[in-house]
Amino acid sequence: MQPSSQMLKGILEGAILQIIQQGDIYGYALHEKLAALGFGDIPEGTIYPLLLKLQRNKLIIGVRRPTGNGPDRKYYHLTDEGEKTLTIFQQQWHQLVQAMTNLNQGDESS
Amino acid sequence: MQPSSQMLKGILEGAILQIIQQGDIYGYALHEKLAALGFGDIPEGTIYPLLLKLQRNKLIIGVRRPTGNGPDRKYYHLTDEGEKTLTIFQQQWHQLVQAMTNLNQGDESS
DNA sequence: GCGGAATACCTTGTAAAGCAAGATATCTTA
DNA sequence: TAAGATATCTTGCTTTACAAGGTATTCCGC
Repeated sequence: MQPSSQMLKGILEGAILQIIQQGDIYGYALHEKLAALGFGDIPEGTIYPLLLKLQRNKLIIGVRRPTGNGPDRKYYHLTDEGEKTLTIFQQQWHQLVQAMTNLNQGDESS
Repeated sequence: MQPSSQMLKGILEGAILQIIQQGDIYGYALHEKLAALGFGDIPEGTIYPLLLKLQRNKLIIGVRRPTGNGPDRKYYHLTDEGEKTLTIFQQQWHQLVQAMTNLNQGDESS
C-alpha cells in the first residue's frame, strides 16, 4: 500500500476522520482537539469547509443539536464509508512513515 | 515546533531535500529513488516542477552535466538555505508524527 | 439594559501542491 | 532506421489549506 497523492496532501482529512471515530465531535471542539494533539492551530476556515466536504462525500454525518447554553453544535459521526476510508488512510499513513524512516536510514529496501 | 500548513501539504518537498542532501542526484534518478524508498510512483509532472521551484527559491542548485551516454543530467545539491529549510522540515515532520501518535493513543498531552 | 467576550457555524476568494498529458531531445540496440 | 530507454520540461486542471470576514447565541460585568 503506497501513500497516495491524497496522502501527501490530505493528512488533515485522515486525522479528523480518526478523531471523529474516537467519539462524536463538533467543529469548534475539533479545532481545540487538533491543537491539543499537537497539529497546530488549524484555522476554522480550514476545518469547517473540510467537514462539509466530508459530509458531501458521505464519509461523515452531522447532526445539529441545541446546547441550551450557547449556539447550536453540529456533532459529526462516521458512516460505514467513512470507516473504510479511515482504514485506508491509516495504512497509507503507516506506509508514509515507513518511507520516511527508510529515507532517514539511507535504506532503499521496501 | 508545530507542523506548518506547508507540512500538511509539502511532505514531498522535504523528502526530496533530504534525498539531495544524502548525495547529489538528478530528477530522473530521484523518481526511481522515491519509488524504491516506498513513496510510490511520484510522476515526473510532479518532480520536475518541484525541483525548478526549489531552485527558484534558492534551496537547491542544479548543474547540467553530459553523460557521454544518453541525454544530459541536471544534478542538484543543497544550498545553505536548503540545509536550514531541511532542518526545519525534519523538526516539523517529527512533530507531525508525534501528533499522529498522540491521536492513535487517545492522548492529548502535547 | 448594554457591550464585549466566548462560543459556534459558515462563505468567498486566493495561493499552492500535485498530477495528467504530452512535447522534446539523446543515445543504444535490434 | 525504428523502437525503447533515458532525461527534462510545459500547460492546464483539481484539490488543499488558508485568510478574511460575516452571522448568531449566550454569559458576564458594568
